[in-house]
Formats: sequence, structure tokens, C-alpha cells
Amino acid sequence: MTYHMEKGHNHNELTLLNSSHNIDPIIKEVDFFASNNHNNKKSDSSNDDNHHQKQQHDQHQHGSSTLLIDHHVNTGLYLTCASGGISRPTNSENHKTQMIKLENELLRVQEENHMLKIALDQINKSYNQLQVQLFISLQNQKPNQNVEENRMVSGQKMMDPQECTKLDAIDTLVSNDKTNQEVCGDSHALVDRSSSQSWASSSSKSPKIEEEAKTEEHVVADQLPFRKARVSVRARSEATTISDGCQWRKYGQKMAKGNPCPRAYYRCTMAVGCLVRKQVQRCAQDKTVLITTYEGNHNHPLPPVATAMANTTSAAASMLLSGSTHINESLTTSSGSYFSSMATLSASAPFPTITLDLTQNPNNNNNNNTMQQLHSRYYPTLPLQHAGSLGGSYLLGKPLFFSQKMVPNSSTMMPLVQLGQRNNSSVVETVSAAIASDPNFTAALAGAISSIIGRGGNSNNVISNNGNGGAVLPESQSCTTFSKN
DNA sequence: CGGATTTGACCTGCGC
DNA sequence: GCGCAGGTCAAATCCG
Repeated sequence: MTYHMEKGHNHNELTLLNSSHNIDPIIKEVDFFASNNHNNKKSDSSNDDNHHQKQQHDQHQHGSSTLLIDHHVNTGLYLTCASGGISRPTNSENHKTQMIKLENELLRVQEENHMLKIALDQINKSYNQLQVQLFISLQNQKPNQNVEENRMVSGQKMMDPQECTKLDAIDTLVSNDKTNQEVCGDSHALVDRSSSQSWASSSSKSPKIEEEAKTEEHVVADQLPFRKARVSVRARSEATTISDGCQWRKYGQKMAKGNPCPRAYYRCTMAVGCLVRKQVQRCAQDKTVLITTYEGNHNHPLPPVATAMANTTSAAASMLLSGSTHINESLTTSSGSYFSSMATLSASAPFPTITLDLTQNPNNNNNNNTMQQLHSRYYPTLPLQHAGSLGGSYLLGKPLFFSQKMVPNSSTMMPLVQLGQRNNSSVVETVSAAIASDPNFTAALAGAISSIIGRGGNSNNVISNNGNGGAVLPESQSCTTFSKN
């Protein structure tokens, strides 16, 4: 506390505040200072002379600034305001003086706190800027060290440079001879390496890259609780794939066991050397549900919205990995976290997977609010149509089946909050669709959550919550799933 | 014609 | 070692 560390002074301040705002005698029940109340009780039972003597005694003991809580103070104020009452100018003067003093002190402290806040903000900004500069300079020092690695790392940097540099500034300073990837050696990079290794292992990579991958695997193996990290999104869509803002090239298709629908394999083609891949498959039980599984991190810039989302999903995934059994509480009370009751961490799957199941039809208001917050945060002033516009999938006015089905008046551009007030259920479904069709969200989610997975965690943890207090069983295959109802 | 998709072959890991 | 399933490659094909 920045007020007064001296006991007596603080005491006086509290007393004065109470006396000025609580004229009603009921304040007697607020026994801040038992000794005073005790004295007051004595005063009540005594005559005015004794009362005044006692007050004077107290003032003498605690100094001229000492005031009494009870009606003594009120009496003084009353007398001051009264026209013909018995005035006690000395006491009133003291009150006024003290009041002015304390008000001035309060103003001074408020000013000081304000200045400190400004200074703190400035320090934080400078800190972040320095970290970014540090990273940039370190990258410039090793421009040609490892093209593949640099691509991966730079991709992460562009995705969220501040976060990366924040996490790795210390590591960077400690070990200067690390590669750039290790300089940005947070979980993003680790997962990147993990993912790229896993993909490379089965691909026909050049011997050099393969060897490097094996070396990295050897180095990182002990640090990685998971060899692969995946982010799965379940979303309702009639399209063959959800629009996630990235460009993909299909490189294979397979019939998976236990599912009559084929599984399609896509590779990111937004940047040369991007190792991010995704699998798209319809749910066997509900063919309207599209399961999109991402693996790896992009090595190219993502839009700012994706970066912001990455922070949010990082927090969500971090809470999941923390082993908290109160996912709902954690995520909803944490600023910027919106995946309450829908995020599922599964280590029982072949690969550690965060599944975001938006196909769930949450009945509790918590989820509704969550989705409302999600949209209102990232599209605070825009109608829902904007949420899908970037990726070519539109919620309103465009033939996205769930949008026209769920939104009564598709021609009306309606802010989310209004929608939510009218029909919570539809809103959740609609916003889920908005998220799923958001071109930036998926990639951000994939990067953020998979990065958190790589950061560590109990591989035996399976944290599930479906919003109704029940468990969400992960897919047999790892999935990051956007679902649109 | 170039890029994207399809599809059968091939590779790899895992369980028996 | 063998078979199975997942994953990838690359030639063939399609399409704008």
C-alpha cells in the first residue's frame, strides 16, 4: 500500500473516511478499533463532560489528528453545519484540516500511482522492443547457418516475435552457440523441430536434412515430452475443407480404417519449405463434421489477428497442460482465453493432440458467453460476416450452410451481442462457424497449442471437458477440430 | 501449359 | 518375419 505505513496515521485516515461517509449510528457495528468503541461505550453511558474529557484524552494520546469513529465525529460535523447549535470550532477546524491534508495526500498518492503505471508501461514496451531487436540482431549474425532451420524459426518469429523473444531471451544470452532455432528455442521451435522431424522421417528428404533432423532429434529428444504435437479442429462444414487462410496442396488421399470417408492430406504452399501439413476427414459418425488436423508450424507470417489468437490459445493450452481439472474456471477467468469447455488435450491418441470441438452444442451459458467474447474481442465492431470474409467462407449472405440455417435473417448484418441476446443457441453455432471459417484462427490455434504441447506436460494427462461437465472423448486420431453447428 | 488433383505404389512403424 | 495401417511420393490426369 502506498498510503501511510505509520500505524497511527493510517488509523486516523480510516477513521476520518468512516466518519465522513457514515453518519448513521449503525456504524457502531463496524468495529475497526475496538479500543475506541470501547471508549465510546463508556461515553454513551456517561455524561457529556465525561464524554468530552474522554475525547480530549484520546486526542492527547494520539495527537491532534486523532478522531473518533462514532457519533462524536458526527456530532462535530453536525454542529459545524448547524446554524444555532453548540459549535466546537476547534474540533471542526481539526477535522477540516485533517480532511484537507488527507485529501491532498490521497491525490498525491493517486498521482504517484498513475505515474508509476505509466513508467511501468513504458518499461514493458522498451523491454519488448529490446527483445525483438535482440532477436533480429542474432538472426542477422547467422544469416546462412541453416536455411531450413531459419525458415522454421523465422516463421515462428513472424507469427509472434514478441512472445518468442520473451521466452528465449534468457536462453539466448546463456548459450550463444546455439542455432537460431534454439535461440528461439521455445516450445514453438521445439514443436517445429519435432513436427518437421516426424514429417521428414517418412518423406524422401535430402540426406543432409535427414541427418540434421536426426541430430536435432537426438539433442531434443530428452527435452520433448512429445515427439509430435497436433492440433485438431472439429467443424461442421459441407465444404471439402475449412478455410483457414492458408493455401494447401493436396498430396494424397487414403482410406482410413473405421471410416468410410477418405482422409485427405494437404501440404501448406503459402511459403517455400513450409512443413505444415493437415489432414482432413469427415467424421464417421456425423458426416457433416469436418475434422481437420494440423501438424507443424508455419514458417511464414500470419496476420496480426492470428498472432493475437495465438496468445489466447496459448493460454488455453497452457492451462490444459497445467493439469487443471477446472478448465472452465481457468479459461473463463483468464483474460483472453476463450476455449472453455471445448478444448481437449489427449495424450492417449497416437500423437499429443489438442482438440477444439466446436461441434458441441453447449447448453450452458458459459459457452455462449465464451463464444460471444471471442467474437466481440477480435471483431469488436464488425458483424459476423466479417469473421468469415477473410477466408472466403461467409457467415451471412454467403452459402455457408450452417449460417443460413442458423441465422434467422441472413440478410441482416447484426452485431454478435444482439444475436446472442436473441438466440443464444444460434449464436454459439454461428460464432463457432465464424471461428472455423476465420482464415487466421486455425493456423494460430495450431501454432499456439502445439507449441504449448511441446513445452511440456504429462503425457498421461487427458483433460477433457465438453461444457456440460462431461468428458469429451478424443478422436482415435488426434484432431484439432473446429466444428460449426 | 502450368498448377492442382488423383491414385496406385512405396515406405515406415508397430503389433503379433 | 509378416501383415496391417498410416503416411508419402510421383506419374497420370484434370482443369482453368
